[in-house]
Amino acid sequence: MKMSQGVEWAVHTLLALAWVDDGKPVPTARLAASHELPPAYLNKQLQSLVKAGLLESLPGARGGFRLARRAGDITLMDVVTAIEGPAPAFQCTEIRRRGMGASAPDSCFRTACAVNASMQRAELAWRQALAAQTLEDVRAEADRHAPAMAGVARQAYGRE
Amino acid sequence: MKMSQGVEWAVHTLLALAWVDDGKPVPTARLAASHELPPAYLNKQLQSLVKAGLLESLPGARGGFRLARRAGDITLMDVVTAIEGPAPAFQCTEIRRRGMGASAPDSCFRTACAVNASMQRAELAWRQALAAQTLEDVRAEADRHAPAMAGVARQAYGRE
DNA sequence: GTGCGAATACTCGGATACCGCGTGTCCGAGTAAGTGAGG
DNA sequence: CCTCACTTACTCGGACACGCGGTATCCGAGTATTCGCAC
Repeated sequence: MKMSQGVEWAVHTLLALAWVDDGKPVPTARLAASHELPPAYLNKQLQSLVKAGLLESLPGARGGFRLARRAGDITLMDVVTAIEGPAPAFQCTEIRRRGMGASAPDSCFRTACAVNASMQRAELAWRQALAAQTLEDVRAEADRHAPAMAGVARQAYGRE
Repeated sequence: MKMSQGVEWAVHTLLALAWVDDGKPVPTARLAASHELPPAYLNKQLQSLVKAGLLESLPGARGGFRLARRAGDITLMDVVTAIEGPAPAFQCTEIRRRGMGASAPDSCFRTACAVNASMQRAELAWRQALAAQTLEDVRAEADRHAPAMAGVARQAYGRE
């Protein structure tokens, strides 16, 4: 039950791009340097964000990545799904049917597995909590506690 | 972000033990056979449940495992924590301090990382949803939809 | 018949291999910018 | 001076190794049962 490291990188990178805000793309090398991350691996993660429609990539010289939507339209759920994939954390393998379950009447399996249902309810709460928080919200909280960071980010990307 | 298979095994095994209910222990071999699971590996998982105080183990002949508490006092959160460990799924590595963060004033880092805070909020919702559901609740839901399973379980363990 | 002791069979518990997936890296395809010559 | 084609340098994108944690297994320590024997 460990979340991929890429999620943390992705959110921080998206946050930095939200701080820059202008339409100009930022190349992987700068994004990686701004958090001391391995550039090639960060690039791999960013490609997942492009496929998910969170980032736009511009090839060629002066290319790079920029937000594909407004920060308010990107939820943390979007980011987690983009990196981790859409599969639920708890995967029911229907072991209730195996072993002693094989000798139980079919009527026992008309409805979904109760164990799975309980776990999915909890997971739904998690997903809803993630979907309720946008990148804009995260930015607002960061700006409230550390208003200097937005300027630091813009400076790191040569914007001012 | 994939949960260990052992969680599913643990919940189903605890549920089966809740159906048996009498104080007599059930050995690993029977518990494994009742769901067609590898006995040795299931044993490993059950040991985690013993350490967490959810199960009692009785060594020697006619030994085995039995619930250490009432089913109503065992939450799904307890089970997940026992198998997966207490570490949070999202682990903040404070990458905000690295790279461009190093040139930011210390005042930026007085409060917790906003990214981490958001992820932890979502995770808390998940944990609360897990803690709100007890093994007794799962059993009640299973009995409602498949009332025959309790008897099947008792029979599988030679209880009647 | 009864009590005792040793042999026995069964169980948990931790130590030991295996393997898939996340982690990390590299190089090639493609594009925009820059440059120089020609009109 | 302006236009255009070529060169150049830079960027993304996917293909290629590595390492660690979950998966799976085995064997030894310990105990209740059981059997046999002596009284």
